[in-house]
Amino acid sequence: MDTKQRILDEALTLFSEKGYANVFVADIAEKVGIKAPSLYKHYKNKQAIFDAIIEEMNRRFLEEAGNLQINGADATEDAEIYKHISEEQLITLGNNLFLYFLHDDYTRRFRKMLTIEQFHDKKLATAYMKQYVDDPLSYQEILLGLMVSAGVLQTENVEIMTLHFYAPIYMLLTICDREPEREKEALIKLEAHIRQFNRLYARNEEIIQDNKISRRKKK
Amino acid sequence: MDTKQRILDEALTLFSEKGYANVFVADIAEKVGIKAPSLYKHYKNKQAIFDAIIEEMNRRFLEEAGNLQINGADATEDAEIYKHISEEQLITLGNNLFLYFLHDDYTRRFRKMLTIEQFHDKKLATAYMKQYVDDPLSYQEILLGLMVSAGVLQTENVEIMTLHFYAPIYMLLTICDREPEREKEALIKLEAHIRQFNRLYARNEEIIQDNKISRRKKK
DNA sequence: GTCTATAAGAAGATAGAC
DNA sequence: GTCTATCTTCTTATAGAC
Repeated sequence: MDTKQRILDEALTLFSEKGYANVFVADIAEKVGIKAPSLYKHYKNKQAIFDAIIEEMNRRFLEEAGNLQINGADATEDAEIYKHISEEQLITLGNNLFLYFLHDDYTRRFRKMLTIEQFHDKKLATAYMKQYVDDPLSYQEILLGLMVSAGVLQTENVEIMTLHFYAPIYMLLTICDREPEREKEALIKLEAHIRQFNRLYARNEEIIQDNKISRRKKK
Repeated sequence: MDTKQRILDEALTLFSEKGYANVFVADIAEKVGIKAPSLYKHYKNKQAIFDAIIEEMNRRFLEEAGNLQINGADATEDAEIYKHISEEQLITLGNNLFLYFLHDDYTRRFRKMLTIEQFHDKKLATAYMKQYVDDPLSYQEILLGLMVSAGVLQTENVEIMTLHFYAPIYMLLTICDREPEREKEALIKLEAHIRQFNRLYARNEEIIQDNKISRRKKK
């Protein structure tokens, strides 16, 4: 990786940990292994480093959105798949989403930085909302909508169903960002959440059957 | 309000808007209507102002937790009430919780400040989690648990049911904190969420009846 | 492109009069 | 308790040699 890119990378790490104002140009330079003045050969000033990070973020988000659109379009064509989706596959979907957001290094640092800096600049708040709230909801609404069309799930309001699927995942994510030692607890709750979600929204006949089975077990 | 308290109040407002590092002692002084050096007669330094805010926050949170315990205990005694709770009352419960968190001035500023500063100090992250995640979940688990005991709601896992009730509220709250212009949209979704929650978790016989009714309507 | 030396300025904090 | 004047320190950024 060239110096110009390494500066962005180290700066993102530091900004995500301490916030823009608490990171000094000398800190970034030290991490890169150069002295502060050398850094000005690559970027005009500290703000330009921050702007470059945001620009790169926007570029990556656009790419990702493009991929999702493609997947979404594909998914519409392959609707057959969603007729036979199982509870286990739904759990896998939720787990993958959760662990990607939590562990992908780039995503994680961006999210933390946006969390810290969102009140300084309205655009950052909007970017945060788009990336971690609105886009995931839109994407999942497509998937869950297909499962409704396929007769796997049942609801009169797919938008709220999607909120019921994603809001607990989002909440568990905000817990793990702040208290990483609670990840194990979060994963257990995540699975319990999705199993219960599936019971609640599975086709009615199946709910009743499930309830009868589980009641029989208890007695 | 005396000067010492006004300093805390104005400082909290500024910290919640810009973050600690971006607020200068002179800014706080100006809001209070004095010059920066005068401020040092009331607090040893800038950090002492921040610490006093956190101390006050902890005091208020403890008070509030005490009140909740009392209400929780009362609720256990008056379990009769929860046998007859209606969907409209559940909506009122959710709405009150949401609007209190969103509009109570003190709560709102604290939450924003903790959001910005949580990665600087682990204790702040923990305080945020306790106040806006763990404590609301505990309290609501008591209430919803009572409704299950009373036979109004039905579930095999009250903890996850509570997550299903609160996580969407929490998510809508984080939206409104960052994009206040979306409050109206959030309130509509909040109501739709609680109605659907009630349909999903209401006693089984009622779900089935509701579904029949709504299907009849559609045709 | 990297360095050392240094300028320029910002922000926290103190001294001492009133 | 509040003010003006000032000190001190820290941080960004530039100049200019290599």
